[in-house]
Amino acid sequence: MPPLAVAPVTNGDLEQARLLFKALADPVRLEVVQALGGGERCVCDLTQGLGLAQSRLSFHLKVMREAGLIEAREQGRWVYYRLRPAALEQLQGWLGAVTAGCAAPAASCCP
Amino acid sequence: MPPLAVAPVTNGDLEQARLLFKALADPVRLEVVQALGGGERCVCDLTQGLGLAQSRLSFHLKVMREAGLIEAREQGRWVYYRLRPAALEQLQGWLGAVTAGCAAPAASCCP
DNA sequence: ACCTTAGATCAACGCTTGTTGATGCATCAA
DNA sequence: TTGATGCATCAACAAGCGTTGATCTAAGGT
Repeated sequence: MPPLAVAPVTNGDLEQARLLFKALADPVRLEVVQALGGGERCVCDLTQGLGLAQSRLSFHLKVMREAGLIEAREQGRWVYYRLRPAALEQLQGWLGAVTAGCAAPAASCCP
Repeated sequence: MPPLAVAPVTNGDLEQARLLFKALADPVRLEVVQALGGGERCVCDLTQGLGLAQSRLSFHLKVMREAGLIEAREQGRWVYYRLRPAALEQLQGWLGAVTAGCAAPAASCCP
């Protein structure tokens, strides 16, 4: 087989994308993302709004933060979280690039 | 807090998106997706091209198939896999919708 | 100075996922 | 029919992930 496909992204990019996808692959985190899709929110707001135990939410926020999906802003006693549009756009871009060529006919593999 | 955000998608859609994101949250599967981004491929082709044990690849293909990310076409002895563009586009759409409103200022939560 | 509240962190447990090697089932060639 | 090949599946194990309740720190209010 010829080089499966010229990698459209570096290994680092791919790993970054993997972290972002993983950060999105959980029901709690997906709900948080939807909530943040309406704008910045503080943690206490999310806790109540989604009906989650505090440490549970905190755990998921950390996963998302470390993946670069969201970022925090501290203000006195409270912490506000918001989505990082750059991250979402990166994924959209990658998905678009992959979709672009996926309709090619099968490379005939074996005799 | 007012209803965190009017859900832009149903619960079923969200669960479907979660499965797709999960199917993308693994290094092996991400490489497979990139390979299929170049067009349809048969399993033997992917096995060699990515240097994976046969049962390992088969496991990941199953995860992706059950998530609706890829689909198979059997031809005699061989099985060809390809991406399902509809799945990729669904994710792009969801990401776009979420990105759209995420720049809203913080809803002041607590006094 | 004391008490309360927001949020992060930790340890322990249980569940889910991924890996490996073996086995099973078709398909094709001889 | 026999043998080889492509792929799916299984059982067993290992590793990673999410939940819970407890503890810790910092910021405010009194």
